[in-house]
Amino acid sequence: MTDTDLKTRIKEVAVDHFNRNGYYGTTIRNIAKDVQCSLPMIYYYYKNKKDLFDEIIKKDYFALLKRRAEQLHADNIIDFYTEFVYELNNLSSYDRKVYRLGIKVYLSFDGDEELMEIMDEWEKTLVARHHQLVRPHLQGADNDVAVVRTLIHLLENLIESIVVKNRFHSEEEIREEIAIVLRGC
Amino acid sequence: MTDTDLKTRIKEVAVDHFNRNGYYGTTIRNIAKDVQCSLPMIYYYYKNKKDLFDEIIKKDYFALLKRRAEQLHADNIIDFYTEFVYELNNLSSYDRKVYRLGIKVYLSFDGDEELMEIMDEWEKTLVARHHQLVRPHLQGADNDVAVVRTLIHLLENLIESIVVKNRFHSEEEIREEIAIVLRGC
DNA sequence: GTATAATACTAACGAACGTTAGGCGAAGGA
DNA sequence: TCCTTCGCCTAACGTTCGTTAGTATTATAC
Repeated sequence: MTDTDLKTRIKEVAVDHFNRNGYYGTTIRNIAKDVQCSLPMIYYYYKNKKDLFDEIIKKDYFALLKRRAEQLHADNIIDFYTEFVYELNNLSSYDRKVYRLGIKVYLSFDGDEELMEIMDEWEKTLVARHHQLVRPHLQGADNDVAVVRTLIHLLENLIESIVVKNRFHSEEEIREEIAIVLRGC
Repeated sequence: MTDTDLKTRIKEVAVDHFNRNGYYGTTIRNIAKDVQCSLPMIYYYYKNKKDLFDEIIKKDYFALLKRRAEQLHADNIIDFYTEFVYELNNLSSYDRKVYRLGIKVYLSFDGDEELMEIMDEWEKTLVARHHQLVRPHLQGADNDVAVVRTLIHLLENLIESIVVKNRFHSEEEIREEIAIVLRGC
């Protein structure tokens, strides 16, 4: 096993533990036990516990968000959002845990102020992007701002249901709900 | 200060700490410090840490949900849900923290399996109640099941935004969004 | 072959944790 | 008046925590 291999395995186990027990409920000892390595090896690859947690959010979580944003390619707006949500069902086990941990931090249920601020910044750019995407399809509607707001609320809750509560939603279900909000299109 | 007074103060501080730092991040010592009482006093009123946490969820959280469900009285369906969500802005500081902690458990970000099961039971009765309330107003619609589902997703996310993320939503904002989903009414 | 760096370990540090033993003073009924 | 109960405390129990000092093993470079 190479060094990077062990470093990756440590992070995989850490994501699992942080998810299950939170930052304070996770111990370096338990991570080491599950990785089947000695305790100081974790300090060999990561400065400390906080550094390990932060790297998961700052690197892996945002890399996942960016990767997902890039691989979209539907031209119809309802198809676009349907695919965006439905593809969450096919997330790898690791990605799903990273996503879940990210949402936990986004809701300030874990992590610190610094991470929260990064999340807020991302959210702002995301809301702006949704407006750009949807509003051209809602020309003439007097409540277009409210529609985008409603859509974002729906999307957030669908994402949470799949990623956090681990529930399955079929493609038709998702499309139906998005179509209800975007009925004007 | 009477005995019940101290017991209440302990729980108030505990709610605050559990909210801010989670179950494992909260220590009996820090609670005692904020309450300005000695450490064993907490064991005088509560069996142990888990007992204190469980009582907040089992008693206070569900009492809050029931209280909110009872005091509703709008006859128009859109007014009804608008009021239901908007009134969250006027929650007392303590109730808001209890609600937030409840949502944290509901999303299995804290607490244990037992509490989660109680939450799941409540959710089932809630979903059934929403169907009963909304479907009479959607007679003839072929997608009534999807509309109720969409409405629940919207409500959940609005509640989360107010209670968890501590954001303000005006009555008009809320009414606008609910009306978009219930456009058929 | 020998020095250097990277990878891994055992063992321990001090601090903080949940919890409890045991005692103190005031209040109230006998 | 004595004795029990209640509300409250100081002090400590044993355990676990994050973290590090110090050392062994291996691979690479010269």
